[in-house]
Amino acid sequence: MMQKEKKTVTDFQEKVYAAVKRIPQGKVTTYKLLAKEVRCKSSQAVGQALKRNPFAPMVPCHRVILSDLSIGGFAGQTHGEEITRKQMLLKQEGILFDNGKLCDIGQIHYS
DNA sequence: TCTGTGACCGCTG
DNA sequence: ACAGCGGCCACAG
Repeated sequence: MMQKEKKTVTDFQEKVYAAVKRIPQGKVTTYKLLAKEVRCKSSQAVGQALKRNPFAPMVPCHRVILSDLSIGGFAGQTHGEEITRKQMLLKQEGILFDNGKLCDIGQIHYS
């Protein structure tokens, strides 16, 4: 029998985190693509999962960007120094941004 | 149970 | 190129 445990994280979130962890280093993905991985029609729900990301250092949420190839958000902010931090993290992964847009389109991890 | 909100997406003007 | 609007799903209070 399945005892109901009080899970702070829902199955949906686990699915999202699993997909993010699947992203190879030096590559990026978009919320929409990620949503596709979890069979979700809304990428916004995916964004919420990352925002609430309880596995901050465990999940490379900085590898997730907008479908518009823009940097997106980070640390719960859509703009600010934290965003610059995200850009720097990506730079260390070998991913460069140009004027807030992804420079190397070929670095996107397609499903 | 209902409502508001969000690290979004796409179209239209 | 930019701004506005609606739609979409999941979560918190």
